[in-house]
Order: sequence, then structure tokens, then C-alpha cells
Amino acid sequence: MPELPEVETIKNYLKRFVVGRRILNFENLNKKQIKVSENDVVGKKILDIERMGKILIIKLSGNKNLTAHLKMSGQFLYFPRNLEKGDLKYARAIFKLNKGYLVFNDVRKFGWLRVGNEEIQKLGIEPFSKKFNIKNLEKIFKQTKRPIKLVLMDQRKIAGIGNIYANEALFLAKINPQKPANKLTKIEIKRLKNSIIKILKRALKYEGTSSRFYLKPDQTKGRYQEKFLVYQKTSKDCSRCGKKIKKIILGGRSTFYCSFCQK
DNA sequence: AATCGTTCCTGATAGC
DNA sequence: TGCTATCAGGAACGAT
Repeated sequence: MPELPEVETIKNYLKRFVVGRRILNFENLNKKQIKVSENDVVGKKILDIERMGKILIIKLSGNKNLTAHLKMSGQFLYFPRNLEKGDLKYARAIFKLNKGYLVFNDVRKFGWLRVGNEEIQKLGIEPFSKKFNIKNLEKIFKQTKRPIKLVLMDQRKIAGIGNIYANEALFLAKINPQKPANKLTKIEIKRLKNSIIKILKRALKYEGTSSRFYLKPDQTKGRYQEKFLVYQKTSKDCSRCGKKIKKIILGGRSTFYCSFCQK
């Protein structure tokens, strides 16, 4: 489940591994999710890698950009050597570069890769930007009575936060995930803003969460799963008060929180 | 306009 | 053992 810290980590690795390389060959192994053809990329040079929310942007020479969303189980892996059979079990797209291979893997086939920027325009505020301030958050939260956790995960409002870090940030901010967004006080909004930044930075430091599918481009795991405060910690002791962490379903998503600490 | 339910997909796991 | 049913989950889409 790549969220902002995972996609940012992938971006950082790919900057080192593939920027400056030329695409010698391209193979589309699932046209339903990969909307890129050989013509779009072969012969192009990879100029830069960027990220917006959970979307990865691959900037190519000739003023053409690719965008990618990894959804549940997508991976971008880089192999400096020749590919082996095991590398390609879930491969959906393969870029042969002038040195090594970039492979888009995706077990569940929810992810996508396409030409263009359309999806980026729909995104809300970037957490690591000036716009991520109390005033704008107040505006966003005031307009809905939906549970705060669902608002945090709404990419058109705030870009990059998914289930893991919404749970973690709300715990740190001591806010109940079910609390209607428009009921948050200014103090709570301030705490939440700081908690989101703190959690995302921490997750970035540990290079993301590898609880299921996520791997970094060098095929090693992130380590934030060792640092979870509440996520997937049902019935474990709350690190703050010692009471049991609860699991509920909110908007169809698993939600973990301490009912004593988070009011 | 806001919000809710459904859909996509496959591996892992639970239950018999 | 081996089968089937259920579940997880981001976000687009259609329905209300």
C-alpha cells in the first residue's frame, strides 16, 4: 500500500538508479493497466523522477511524462543485471535501459502507468508544502461532517495519506478517527497537522512500510512496520496508556485506535 | 453537492 | 488433504 513515504522513497531510489538512462526497449505485459506503448518511450532519456501525492512522475526527453500509481501492490524494481524468471512473476511492464532494467510489478493489477498528467490536477494539498497550513485545513474540515479519518484519506483534499498513516497520525494527535471533521477544534487541527508531518517524516526516515507488498527499487524492505503505533496492533497495549488497541471498520477500511487516548 | 456502495484483482487464510 | 468462501484495500464510478 504505497502512500506518500513509500512513493517518495521509490522516487529517491529511482533518481539514483535510472535518471540519465536511455530506454532501449519497452514491453507492455498488461494493456489494461499499462497505457503506454513502445512508441511513447523507446529512445527517450529519463530526465527526472518526481512525486505528487501517491503518484510517481517519470519525466522523459521530448517533453513527455509518464505517471504511475501503485495502488495496492505495485512495485518499481530496478535490476542492474540481466533479468531472471523469478523477477518477472508479476511483471506488467519492462523498461530495458542502456544499463539494467526497470520493472513495474503488480500482483493485484490495480496500479496503472500512463502518459500524461491528468490525474495530478485532481490532487489536493501536499503535506510537505506551504499550503498545508492551519487555515487551509480548517477550510477543508469545516465543509464536511464525515469522519476525520476519511477526510485525511481523500486525495482530492489532501494528497498522499492512506490508511496506515491516517491511523498513525490520528493516534499521535489524540483524535478519534470517527470524529466528524467539522467538529475538530483549532487546537486539534494544529495537533493533527503537526502529527501528520511528524509521522510522514518518520516513515520516510525508515523508508516506508513493508507490511505486505511494498519493496524499494533495490528489492529490500522498508522498516516503518517495526514502528507502528496502532496500525495492525489490534488487542496490543497502547504505548501511551496501556489499554488495548481497538479495530473498527470505517468507510470500509480497517481502523486502529486507542479509545481511551483518542477522544 | 455530498456521500455511499460497488467494482476491479489475486494471494493468503479460515473453515469444513 | 484439498476444496471453497472470505477478506484486504485505493480510488473511479454510478446511484441516491
